[in-house]
Amino acid sequence: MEGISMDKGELELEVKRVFPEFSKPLIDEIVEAGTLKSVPPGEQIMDVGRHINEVPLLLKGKIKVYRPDERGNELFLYFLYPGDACALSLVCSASTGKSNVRAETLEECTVLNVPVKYMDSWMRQYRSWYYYVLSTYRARLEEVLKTVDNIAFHKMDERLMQYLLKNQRATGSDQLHLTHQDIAYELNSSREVISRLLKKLEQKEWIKLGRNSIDILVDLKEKLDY
Amino acid sequence: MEGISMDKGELELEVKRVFPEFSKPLIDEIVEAGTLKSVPPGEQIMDVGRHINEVPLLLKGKIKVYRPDERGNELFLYFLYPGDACALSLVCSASTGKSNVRAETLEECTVLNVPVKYMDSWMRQYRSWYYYVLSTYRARLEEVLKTVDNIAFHKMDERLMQYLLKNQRATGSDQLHLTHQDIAYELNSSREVISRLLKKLEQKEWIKLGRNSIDILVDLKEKLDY
DNA sequence: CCTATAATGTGATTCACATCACTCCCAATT
DNA sequence: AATTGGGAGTGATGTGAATCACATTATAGG
Repeated sequence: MEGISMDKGELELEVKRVFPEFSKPLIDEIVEAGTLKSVPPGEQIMDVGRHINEVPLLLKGKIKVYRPDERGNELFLYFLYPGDACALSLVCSASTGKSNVRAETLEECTVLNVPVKYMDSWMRQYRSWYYYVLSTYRARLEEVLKTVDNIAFHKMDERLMQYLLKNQRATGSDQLHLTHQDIAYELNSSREVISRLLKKLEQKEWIKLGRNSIDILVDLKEKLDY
Repeated sequence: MEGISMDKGELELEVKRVFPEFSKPLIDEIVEAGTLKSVPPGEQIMDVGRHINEVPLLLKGKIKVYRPDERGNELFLYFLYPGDACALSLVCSASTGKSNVRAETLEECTVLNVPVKYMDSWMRQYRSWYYYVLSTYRARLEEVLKTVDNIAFHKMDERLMQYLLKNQRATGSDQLHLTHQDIAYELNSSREVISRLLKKLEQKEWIKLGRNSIDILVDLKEKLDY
């Protein structure tokens, strides 16, 4: 992680662009209190049990949030995009101060770190911050519940399609650069199973497989329809 | 659902007893704004997609919160006890206003319903309410994440033991009055599977099975140790 | 006391996945 | 051009769990 220099006015515009719902005085405070950081891809910016003393607002890049277990398995939960904050930090900071998930940058990310000490007063002072925090939190919980649904009620083929869909949206591209092994880790499955299921999807001509790449040919969302 | 009559002073004491972290002025407001209700067992007090216009504070009884899917399956998430509020209501009311879980009373419950319109100002005005809401929310999310862990990383026998443990704590008794079918529903499994697994636990002499009852003979928590 | 019904026990079968043990293929390096 | 290593394909086999089809209890109500 390293600092970036950016003109205050420039930063203000950037924050306003990415977080359009924030009020002017709130943005001023954020710009004043925050530290701008650039984080290279593959960096762990949050871990289970780690103390949270800064809340990261994501300006650029993509972050993967997942849940690890004791034996090194990991389970993908959701992505964070520009305009998202690590919602858990927001609430954790107010109670135990510990994280319960792990987060990792997937690209070069620009984050604006705000010390947690401001949280309390901002919540009281800025209505737009208050609503942002609550609705962010709600959205994350909704995603986690969807994950629960997926694991509990759906089979691996459906979960795989959901995963491809999320990645399609995450990258904004129909060509995904993932190995079968990558996917297997995230869905807590095994490479062979994922390979076979992908093959089935290819046979249906919904996707096209290549080395290190998966081309999505149709609207997978339609094929899932539930 | 029907109203109960209770003397204001009496109610105040009761709220103070169950929610000891609340400040005096907050309790006064709660008592003033809330409507006391008695809910018989088996009542649905919250459903997916239903609009939330009151936040229920649980004074007495036990509530089961679970996640249903499109095909009528349901998955147990957690219990609510006296001193809990439906945490989701708290946040949902501030954003979409819709619930994403279903909740059902398990016993005769006494709840104090507070209109959501007070939420915003209380959050700003009462520090004890603010912390209560956030820590409640965090605790719920933690439970949901544990559920995710359980489903994703653990086999049915372990999940069953976790479930028995939770029920043991929920009832405060070593004798659980549950049918195998009940358990199967909640774990999204089938009766036969649960029966067989319970039998295994009985063979290990960790539990004793009876008709409509399961006696827990040992500390299941120890047996799980993870 | 005698059913009717709910609760439980059990075997057989099927299915989804995990795991193992390979082979094949491609691309970058030497 | 030959080597090597990571990615991918594939069959055989094992296992947890769902499902089906019954057989057994046990208990509340007539």
